[in-house]
Amino acid sequence: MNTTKAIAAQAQAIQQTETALIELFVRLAQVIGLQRSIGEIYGLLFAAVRPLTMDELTQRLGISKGSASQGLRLLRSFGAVRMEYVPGDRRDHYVAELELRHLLGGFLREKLQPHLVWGAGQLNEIDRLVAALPGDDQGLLRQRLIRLKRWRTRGQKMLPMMLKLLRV
Amino acid sequence: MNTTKAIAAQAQAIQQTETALIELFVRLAQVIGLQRSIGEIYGLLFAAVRPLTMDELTQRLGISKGSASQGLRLLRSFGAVRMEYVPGDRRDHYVAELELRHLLGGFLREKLQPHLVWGAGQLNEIDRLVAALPGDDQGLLRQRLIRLKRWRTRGQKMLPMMLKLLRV
DNA sequence: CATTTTGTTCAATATAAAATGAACAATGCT
DNA sequence: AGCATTGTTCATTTTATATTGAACAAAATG
Repeated sequence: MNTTKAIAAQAQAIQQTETALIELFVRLAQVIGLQRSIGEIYGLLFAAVRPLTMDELTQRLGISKGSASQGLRLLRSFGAVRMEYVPGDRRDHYVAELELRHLLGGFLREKLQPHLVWGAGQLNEIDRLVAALPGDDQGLLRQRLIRLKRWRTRGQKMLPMMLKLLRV
Repeated sequence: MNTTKAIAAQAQAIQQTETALIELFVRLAQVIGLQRSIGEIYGLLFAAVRPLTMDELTQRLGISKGSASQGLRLLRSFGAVRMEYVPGDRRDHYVAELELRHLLGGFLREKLQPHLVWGAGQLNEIDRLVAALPGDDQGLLRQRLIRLKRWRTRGQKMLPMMLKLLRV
């Protein structure tokens, strides 16, 4: 039974699944501080059963060429998306890498790690400054710095732990 | 030797230490998606050797009463800051809770957890939608959904793990 | 090799988020 | 009670961020 009606119903089901997956990845993007458009692109690619062109992405998501181009570049740099060759078509076709670790690992590497590195340096700087403090204040601040340093250590431990959990 | 010059030098050292600590917490706020002003407030309180009033915060950070009031409310809701009674002064005085776990735990609870909960629900919804998909697509999508569900599990494990690491 | 197609870049624009400050409420003081 | 001080709220303004789209470059087509 493949009536027009049945086909329409299936098309709607596909549509709804896409929408729900896009929504999921848009929120994930939000959580890790990436643009909504990047969530949309990855979501649609994740839901797609075949490689999509940039043109299809802009059309179906209603985003501009610029957004699509930049978004895809970032996703490729993360390794979350790759280009797939399609014979007889010179346009680039994109597919999602299904392992989420690419997406999350890219985020950890590019967004989180730099801050941790900077923080370590800043703590040394603060150390130096506290040494020049008047004696009574100095004791108090030294105690607090010790706490901060414990957190630097924890942060440095947490990142590899998360990366390990992601098997990156 | 407590010449005017020496006192001025110490005042500068205090100033620099404050600035460096504020900068540190501003970046931490940035990483976890909190407003810069909240980082500034916590940073200054962390650097302060005595409780500060809201007025002192607005003055020294150059932020408005509104920002200070709202920022302090959030920090209190996280348990990252508490009010301390100062005899003979009816203004509220604030001190930083030095355990960073309050700040980070508050963030995990209020910003991250809700998304994880929503995501779990959304995955069930997607499950339902995939069941209505045409057979050939359905197999493919089911495979992908399995991956996503694995990540839900991981996410749910990671949160308690981080909370434990924070001893919250 | 002129033309079309495809993809990128970046200044301009639109959107979202945070900060402001005036109006208000609550509290303490004389 | 009347006044002064302190703290909160929220509509408006400011600032920061993301998106757009026109101009450009690169590559394929016929």
